[in-house]
Amino acid sequence: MIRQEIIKSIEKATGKKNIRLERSENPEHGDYSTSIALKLKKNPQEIIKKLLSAQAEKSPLFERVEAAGPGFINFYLSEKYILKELAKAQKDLSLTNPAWKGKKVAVEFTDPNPFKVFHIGHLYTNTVGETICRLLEASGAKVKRINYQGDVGLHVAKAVWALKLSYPLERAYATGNSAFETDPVAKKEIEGLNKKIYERSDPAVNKIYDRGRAQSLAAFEKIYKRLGTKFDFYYFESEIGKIGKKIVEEGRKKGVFEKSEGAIVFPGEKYGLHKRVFITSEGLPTYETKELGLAPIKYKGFKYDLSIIVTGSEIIDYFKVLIAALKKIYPKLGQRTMHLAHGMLLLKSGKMSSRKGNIVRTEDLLNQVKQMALQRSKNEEIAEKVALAAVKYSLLRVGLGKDIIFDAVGSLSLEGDTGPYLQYTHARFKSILRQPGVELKKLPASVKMSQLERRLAVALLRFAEAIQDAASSFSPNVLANYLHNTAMLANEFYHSHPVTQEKDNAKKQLRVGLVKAIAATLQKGLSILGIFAPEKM
RNA sequence: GUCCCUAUAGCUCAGUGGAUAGAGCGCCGGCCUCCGGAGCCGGAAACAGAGGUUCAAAUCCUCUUAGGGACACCA
Repeated sequence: MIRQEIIKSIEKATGKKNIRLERSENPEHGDYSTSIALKLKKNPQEIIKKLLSAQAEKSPLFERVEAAGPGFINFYLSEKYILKELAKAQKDLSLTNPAWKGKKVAVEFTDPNPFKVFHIGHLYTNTVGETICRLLEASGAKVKRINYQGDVGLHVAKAVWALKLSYPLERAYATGNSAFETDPVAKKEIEGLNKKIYERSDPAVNKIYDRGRAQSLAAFEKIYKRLGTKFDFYYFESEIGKIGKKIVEEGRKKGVFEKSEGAIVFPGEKYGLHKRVFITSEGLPTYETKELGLAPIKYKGFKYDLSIIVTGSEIIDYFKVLIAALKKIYPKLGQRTMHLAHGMLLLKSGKMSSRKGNIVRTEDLLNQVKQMALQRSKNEEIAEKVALAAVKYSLLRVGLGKDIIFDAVGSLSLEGDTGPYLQYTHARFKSILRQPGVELKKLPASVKMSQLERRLAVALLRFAEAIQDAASSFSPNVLANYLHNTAMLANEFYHSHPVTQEKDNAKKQLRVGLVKAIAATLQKGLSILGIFAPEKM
């Protein structure tokens, strides 16, 4: 990585560690810059002198290093070095990062509830989770994907209640839910069903339940396939609940949990959090207990160094309590567990809720965007890939902390800062490579580059840094933004630097090399975002 | 009421304490005898407010305002 090399050379020259190196926004400020001289209150010239004298004579890293502004040091990479690195990148785009190499990471995400709709909130969690997995895998980690599904609980009882009255599965939960809220008789029945389902005590109920569950899981599986996620482990609350309950009961003996008003609670207020119920006065485990029980089971299946759980931000506080409790019971697992929250997907009409009936189903959204794509491409398969790209990218380009507002489902664009723009850019550069006479024989060791060619080359070489930054901060948007910026530069290059017509052989070879690197970078970068880059579209 | 998150252009978003705050959509004006116009070039347009820390603040701290979320038997 270029950044690493520069940092090393500054560390040598200053004797300081943890140097901060910035990439320059303005080309006049070089390719990279540092304010280390300001921080150390040293004369930048001294540092520069040491830096340059340590530099290798043959193929030097820097063309020049200058002091500028109030005390910045700006680094201008040498063309020779850029060309050398560009040649390396042609062969190998490997991005392994020592921080992640060989690390085992369990990522739990998606977590839809059987019997309920797979809505765009699940889609968001799935998209983020899958990208986190791919980012870490690209960095050298061993990743296992985990899906934890709530196949017991009140929501299930509501659905089964409606299924008993022969409502179709798609409408069962909503029907049961409104009956629960408006009809006291139904409410009683549903509560009774809930217990029966936990205990599996009624064969007739079991039959309805089992069929509905299987049907629901099969429908989810179809969606995962469409989205491109394959889970390694599936866990179900019906299995984990009991284990969690046992853990809580044992924890109670150790004083981790307390009895309060008939329920068993974790006294979060002792840790600056709030009190939460882990086992209800009915003796049923809550979500907290189910998640608590899952930790050791996950570990049994995969000895992780880090366990990430991806969910929406509305349950941040639950996880604070949960992780605090986990640390009390299994300190090692608690230390290794991390909750990664993303913002909520809001419609212009407000928060999605099955009660209000303004849930957007994932399939409906994808199909609608696909229809838009079909107006341009006619090819089914491509339209599907374009639709997925548009939807996924729109979710990934935004920082994780913020809510995303979908003002109207059909408002997703296929132009501008979008997934299809990146796909298009990739396809168009691929098409250059199909032109007669376009072939990379050897990248010249030295050639005069235009300013744009230089900027583009440096941007392409920064790919590994973008992956590293995105992975270390668990921020897919860092990679998405990098790809967009690079694609913009690439398109600018496309319009001003023809390849086939270039007469000068060295220049032509440089351009072919750039074209290949653009296509490879976009293809690889998009694949980490879970987006397929077609050759033609 | 308590805790957490958010506030950047008309709209949707970028912006690891650093130099002239970047994009997309929308709006206005250009570009197809030339490798793919899902594209390119140009234009107008923004850091919620007030203090503070710092050589340097959209970024850190405090307060105010506005929006969202969570606050024990749902997840």
